[in-house]
Amino acid sequence: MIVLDYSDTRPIYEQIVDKFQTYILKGVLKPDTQLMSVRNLAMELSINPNTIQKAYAELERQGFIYTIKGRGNFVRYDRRLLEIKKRELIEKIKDILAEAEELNISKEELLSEAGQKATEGDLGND
Amino acid sequence: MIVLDYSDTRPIYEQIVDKFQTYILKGVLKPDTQLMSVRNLAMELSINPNTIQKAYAELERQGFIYTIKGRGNFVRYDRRLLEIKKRELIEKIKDILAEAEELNISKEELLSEAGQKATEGDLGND
Amino acid sequence: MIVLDYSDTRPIYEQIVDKFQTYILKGVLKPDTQLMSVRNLAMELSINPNTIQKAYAELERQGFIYTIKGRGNFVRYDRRLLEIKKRELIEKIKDILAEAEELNISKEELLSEAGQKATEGDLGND
Amino acid sequence: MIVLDYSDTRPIYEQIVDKFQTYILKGVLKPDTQLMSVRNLAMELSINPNTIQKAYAELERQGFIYTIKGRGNFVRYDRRLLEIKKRELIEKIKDILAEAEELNISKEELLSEAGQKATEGDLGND
DNA sequence: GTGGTCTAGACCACA
DNA sequence: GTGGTCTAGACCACA
Repeated sequence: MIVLDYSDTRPIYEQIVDKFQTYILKGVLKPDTQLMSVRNLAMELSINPNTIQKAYAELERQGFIYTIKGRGNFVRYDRRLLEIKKRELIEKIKDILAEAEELNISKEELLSEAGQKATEGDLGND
Repeated sequence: MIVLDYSDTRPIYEQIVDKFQTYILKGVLKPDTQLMSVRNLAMELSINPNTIQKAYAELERQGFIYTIKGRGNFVRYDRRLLEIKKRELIEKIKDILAEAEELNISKEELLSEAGQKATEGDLGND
Repeated sequence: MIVLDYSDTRPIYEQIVDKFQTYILKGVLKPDTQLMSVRNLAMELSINPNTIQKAYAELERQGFIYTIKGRGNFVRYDRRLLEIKKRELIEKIKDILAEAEELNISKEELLSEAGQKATEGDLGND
Repeated sequence: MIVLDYSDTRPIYEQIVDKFQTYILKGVLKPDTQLMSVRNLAMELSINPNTIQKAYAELERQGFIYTIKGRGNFVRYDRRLLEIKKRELIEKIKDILAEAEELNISKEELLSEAGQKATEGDLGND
């Protein structure tokens, strides 16, 4: 379910946070489902438990999961999370457009090229 | 001309690289203009010369400047650099759109909201 | 495994880069093998960790290794690297031949003399 | 007659040494011809006189020119210089072949590819 | 433990 | 003066 990409420059814990965010937002992980324990997931991914711990802590901070001491971590689905995520994505695009504008790159051209390619399905992740 | 943001999580040398990239791409720094010397810029920014050295080395590697030992660093403007930058921005937007798609967020809505806000000018932080 | 030559005019970090390139291309270092840590190699060679850091960063940039923060550096073998190296060697020979041509030195004679001697095995310094 | 290439990574004085070596070996500069004065050549090339000084000193050390104090620098052509140059070029090729051998790159293939391309006249200098 | 950044300061080649 | 390398050592994020 979780596959790490070591050629990705992002830290491992961040990749894990991202994966869980997506699964929760998409509904693949249903509300109140229990997540794998820190120890088990660490073993499965062959990484340091501290890394999973850090990822779960971050997910809890963001409101994606809740922790019950001694029992484990559970999905806390909240419709507002999707809205927040959407806002984030919009902000990111705005930042990119602002940068383009500063370099006198046509915003329309940029968006149309990005949109076209995106639709064609070659949305590679570097 | 260069202002460091210590609250920025990015390393100092990277901020410097970014600033010069922008100035060169925008044409604020004309081709063959000499950059401030490593030592002088370090003094002006109150940071260590090694940090400037690292930034300049990176800029040279990326083709934004050329270095003549014993003389200094000079702007090497190359139209292709702007094209490369544009490609990068497009890729970034594509990645964001891909993420949106995975979460079933409407691409059109995303782009229109980002575009509108961007036009209204409430973008820049930095 | 790595021996520094202080009489060599090339910088230390470059010698280290070269050695690793060769070991990786020859297959002495297998893909996904972990390299010695920055600190340990620095201690073994009695040089500063920053110098190893610089060498490893360059190797990563060139695609010979990949780095996982907090874990270490690993060999990323890629058949294309050998092809690139071959191209480089060919280019160097071409440059030499061009220089010979300009001085009206017979190319054939040059190559045959170089080839003979090379076969006789009186080549290696280093 | 002398054109500096700032995109060349070699130091300026070395480029100058190379140019003079070639002109002298080719006979473009005849024996006992006087070279431009340090000061004049420096002005013509818009570089520091120290640089010309260093280049001339190196040429004298190698036996390509001789200096008469108060009068100037003069070409000292010596047939043996061409032979020495040839030896140098052979040594360089031998080193490259040795490197190729270590990487199990076929020497014959390398030489034939370098030779072919060289003959076709696309002997670019990087 | 492991890599990445940064400082303070020295020394060298080159111009 | 100008860039390039290197040391000694600190501090941080990540695993």
